[in-house]
Parts: sequence; structure tokens; C-alpha cells
Amino acid sequence: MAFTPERGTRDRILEAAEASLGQCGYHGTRLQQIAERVGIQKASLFHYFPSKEHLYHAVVDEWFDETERTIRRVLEAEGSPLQKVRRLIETYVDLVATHPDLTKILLRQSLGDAPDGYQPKPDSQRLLAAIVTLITDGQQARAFAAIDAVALVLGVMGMVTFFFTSATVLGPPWCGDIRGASHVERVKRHVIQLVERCLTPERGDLNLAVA
Amino acid sequence: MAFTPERGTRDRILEAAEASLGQCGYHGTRLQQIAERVGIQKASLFHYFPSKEHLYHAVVDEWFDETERTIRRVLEAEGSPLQKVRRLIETYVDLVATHPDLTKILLRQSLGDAPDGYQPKPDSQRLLAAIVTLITDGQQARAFAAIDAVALVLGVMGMVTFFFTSATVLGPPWCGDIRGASHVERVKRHVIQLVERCLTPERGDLNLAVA
DNA sequence: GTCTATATAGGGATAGAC
DNA sequence: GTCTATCCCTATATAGAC
Repeated sequence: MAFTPERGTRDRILEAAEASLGQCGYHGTRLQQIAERVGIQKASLFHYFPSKEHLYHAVVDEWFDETERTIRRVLEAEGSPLQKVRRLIETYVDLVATHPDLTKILLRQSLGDAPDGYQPKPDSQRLLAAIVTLITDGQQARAFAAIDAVALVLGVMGMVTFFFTSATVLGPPWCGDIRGASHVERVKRHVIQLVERCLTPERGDLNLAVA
Repeated sequence: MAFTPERGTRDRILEAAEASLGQCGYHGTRLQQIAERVGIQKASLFHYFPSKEHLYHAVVDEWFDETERTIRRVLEAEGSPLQKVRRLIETYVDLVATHPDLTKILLRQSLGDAPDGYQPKPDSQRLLAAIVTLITDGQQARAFAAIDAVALVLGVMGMVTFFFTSATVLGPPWCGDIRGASHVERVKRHVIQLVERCLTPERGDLNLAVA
């Protein structure tokens, strides 16, 4: 799956769509542009996908499913809550850093950039809830400090996402290759350390109760 | 300026455009929709703005300028680096929480959602650089730990931005009124505490060198 | 300054040859 | 399965009356 020397046209379309949708958004993406990237005529796209909207869903759904599977695998693996949190961060950073265009598409979707009659599936909420539960369980077991779990999870998502999407526009003058392997590893350590400091129960000044 | 009982049509157009652009993005926004919100005919818009692109710029530029002025005022005020960092976070959270649509527009812009020939002004990079300098100055004075300043600033921006834009879609099931005053104050404390923990030089385990 | 009517372009989608 | 040609609608923008 990682090594695909012979890709069919359908896969090349999906790949081109991923790039266009990520960089231009759904409404900003032109089928013309996708066709050009693939090297075929615009009309040929309709042999593989009945509409622009179907193509969008093919890209988004497939990626969301893979993301969900990956995250759930981490959640269900053996280990302490803290170990799971660490692995979760590492996994999420890898997902985002290696697939910036797909990440942009999902981020855009959360901003409301999607086909006209679209409404977000509850799947993303379920997944998020599962992660929040990991934190709150750890809190009930007195392993984590009592900070706002939802805020923490959403905040970390936003931090990592922003760093590998928007920041590539705002930041390049300083940070060189923001997606280089060494940089990605540094971000992982950065975020893990930050989250650990938030969840460490000692130093009693954690006055952010859950409710 | 905060209290404007008599708004002209131009201002009402800007306000309607802000909502549409934030919720639908530049390419997803229809002038028809803006006109409806204002309660005028589509063609009347062109009496105030020569094109959709000009209207977009009127909205974005004005808000970016106000944001920059506000942030710079904090940067230039008296106080220790740590006090400035605290005020910076409070100010930014207020800006974002009270203007979610404008925040979405800027976030979208950083993702590449803008008029066709658009290229981002270097202003945002200058502003970001000024904030980063505040951190690195504090680090050279040994007041802050030697963590990656760029990553910290971008991360906090992403965290706060995401929390008040995308999270309103993903999170509402749990967090009730995410923009309520009490919630906003809680986010401020949350982020300030988080950043302080990152910048505190003690506990020598800060192994994230700048370079 | 706001309207109705219309011009013009561009992009999604279809038909049908090869 | 890919192409050319074309349909058709929508959206920006303009013209000109009131």
C-alpha cells in the first residue's frame, strides 16, 4: 500500500484532487485544474466520479476513515493513560505532517468549506469524545491533573494542525523545512512535553476544574 | 466606535460580508447572499465596492490592521517579558473570541483561500516576528526556558484560533456556550498557564534547544 | 442610491464519436 | 477509457431608468 509503482488513473485523480482541494478549498477547486494535474481532459473525470461532490467525498471519507482507524488503534492498545497520550500525539503529528493537504481539507471542512448541502458526520465527534474520555478517565484515577480535557484535546489538535498547514505560509522565513524529519520529531517532543506539564497533578496550582 | 446606532449601508455590507466570508470562504460566498443579508439588491453592492475582490480586501485589511495595532500596543507597553506574554494571550483570546468570523477569514487566508491572484502580505510575518522576538529576548535574558519560540507562538495561535472557530463545530455537544464570558476567561487562564509552564526555566529538563 | 434588466464568462456536467 | 464538442446554469459585473 505504501509502495504503489503502478497507479491507476483513478488513484492519480484522487491524488490530484487531494492537492487541489487542500490548496484551494472545495469551491476554489476547478475540475479543469485536477484534470491538468493528471494529464487528461476534464470530461474524462466523469468516467470515474459522477460529480465533483462525489470526488470530494471519495477523498475526504477515505482519509477520515484511515485517520479514525489509526487513532482508535492507539486508543485500544495496551499501556497506561500517559503512554497512550504520548503515542496519540506522536501518531497525530505523523498523520498531519505527512499529509498536509488532507489535513487542510479536514480543517477547511470544520470551517464550513464543503459541498453545498453538506453537514458534518457525527463520526468526528465520536472520535474526539473517545480521546476526551481517555483524559477524563485518567483524571478520575488521579493520574492526571483536573484541567479542562476538552480544551486540552481541541487545543492540541489546533496547535499541531495549524503548525503544519497555516504556519507553512506564515513561518517559512525562519523555520527552514518545516516538514523535515528532524523538525517533525522536535514538534512531537515539544507537544508531548507541553501536554505532560498540563496533566502532571503535582504543584497543586491547577485551578481549572472540569465543570 | 463600539457604539454605532446609525450605521450606513456601507457598514452593513461590510458586516454581512464578514459573516458570509467567514462561514463560506471567499469562493463559497455569493454576492447574492450578502445582498440578502443587507436587504438590498445584488447590483447595489457595486455602488460601494467595485468588485467582490475589493470587498474582500476591505474586510480583511481593516481587520488585520486593527489586529496588528492592538497586538503592537501590547508589545510596546511597559512590563516584564512575562507580563507582556500574559497580556498578549489575553488580548489575542479576546480578539478571536469576539470576532470568530473575521478569525475564520484570516485562518482561511493562511490556508490559501483568497481571491485568485492573491499573495499574502508580509505584514503578518513581521507581526509574528515581533512576537517571537519578545520570547527570544526573554530567553537571552535567561528569564525564559530555551524552547522553540517559533513553535510556541505558532502553536498558541493555532490552539486559540482552532478553539474558537473549528471547535465550535466539533465540540458543542460537550462545551455549552463556547463563547460565553466565563468560558473565554477559562480559556485565557488555561493558555496562560500552559505557556508559563513551557517558559519556566526551572526543572532543567527543557531539552528543546532553539537550533 | 437603489432598482430592473442584461451582458459575459466560467465551470460543472452530458452526448456521442473513436 | 479517452477524447471533442456542447449544453446549461450560475455568478460576477454592467447599463441605464427612476
